[in-house]
Amino acid sequence: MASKKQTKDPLDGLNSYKQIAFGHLLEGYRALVNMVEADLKSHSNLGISEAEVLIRLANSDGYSMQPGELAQQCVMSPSGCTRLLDRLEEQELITRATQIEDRRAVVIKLTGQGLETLRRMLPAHYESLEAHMWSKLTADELKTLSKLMAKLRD
Amino acid sequence: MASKKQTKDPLDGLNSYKQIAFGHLLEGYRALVNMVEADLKSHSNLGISEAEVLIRLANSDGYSMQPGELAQQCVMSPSGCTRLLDRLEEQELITRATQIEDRRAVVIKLTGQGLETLRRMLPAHYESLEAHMWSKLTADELKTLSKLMAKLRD
DNA sequence: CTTAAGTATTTGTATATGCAATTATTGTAT
DNA sequence: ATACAATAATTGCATATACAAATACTTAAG
Repeated sequence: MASKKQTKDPLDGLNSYKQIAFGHLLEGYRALVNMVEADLKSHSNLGISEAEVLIRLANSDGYSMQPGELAQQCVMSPSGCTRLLDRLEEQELITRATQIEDRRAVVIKLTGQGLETLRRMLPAHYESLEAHMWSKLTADELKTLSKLMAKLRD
Repeated sequence: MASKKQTKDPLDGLNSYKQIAFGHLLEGYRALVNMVEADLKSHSNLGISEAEVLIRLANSDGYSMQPGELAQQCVMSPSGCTRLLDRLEEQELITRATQIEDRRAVVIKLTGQGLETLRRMLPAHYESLEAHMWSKLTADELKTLSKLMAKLRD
C-alpha cells in the first residue's frame, strides 16, 4: 500500500549529531539555569536576570549604565529591562536618574544597598555555579564551551 | 591603625574565565534561541517548545507519549506542559486520551495534521538551525558542544 | 526656525510559564 | 476491606517577558 517516496522525509535523519547538539544545548541550558536560579532564590529574592544586571552594574564605570546598554548585554528586550529595573528600584538596589546631556536617556546606578546585597549574595551564587557548572567540566572544557558559545552569540 | 581587610571581596576576580564561560553560555543561548524562534514563528504559529514537543512525538513509539515524559524531556514543569498541550490540542496537532490501564495518565498522540504541519515546517527550521548554529561551528566543535552540554544537564 | 526623522525609555496588553493546591486514580499496609 | 500514601495531570494565581504603541527628547534638513 505504501508508495515509496523518493523525496527525503524531513523526519528521517532526525537524530543526526547536529540535531542532538541543539537538543543537548536546550536541555543542558535549561537544567543549569533552573538549578542556579533555584539556589539564587533560596539565598535572596533575586532571579538570574536581576543578579546579572547587578553584576554588570558593579563592574561598570561609576556603577552606572543605561537601560539600553543593559538590555543589549543581557540579551533582553528594552521593555523587559524596564520592568526588571522597576523591580530593582522597588527594592532600592538601583536608582534611576535622567541624564543631563541627553534627557531621553536614563542613568541606572547601583546603590550602596545594591552593592551590599550583591556582596552578600555572590559567594553563594558562585558556589552554586561551582556545583552545577564549573566543577562538572575541566578548565579546558570550560574555556572551550565559552569559546563555542561566544561564536554562536556573534 | 585601620585594619587591613584580608577577606577577599567577592567582586574581585569577577572576570575569571569561569564567570565568563557562564556569561557566554547565557548570551549565546539567548541569542540563538531568539533567532531560531523568530524564524520558526515567521514560518508557522509554533514556538520552540511546541516544535520540540511535536518532534519528540514524531519520534516516539506510536507517535504518542505521556505529558510527564514530555515535561521531563523538554525540561519544563508539568503545568507548563499542560498548557502547551492545550495550545497544540486547540490547533488539532495532538489529541489527548486517558489511558485504559492507568486512568490517571493521559496519552498524547500526534494527529495526521500534526505530522503534516511538522513535515511542512521542519525544513525551514533546519535551515534556521543551519544558519544560526550548525554553520557557525565545525562538526568537531558541534560534537564537543553537545558533549559538554550533556555533562551539564546530567 | 520649523518640521521631520531618529533615539531612549516607558506603558498597554498579551502570553508563556512556574508554584502550590486540587482532582482523580492507583498501590499498599494493616 | 479501608484508610493512607503515592502518582498523573490539571487548575488558580502570580509573575516575567515580549511586541507594538506611546512619550519625551534630540538631531538633521530645508
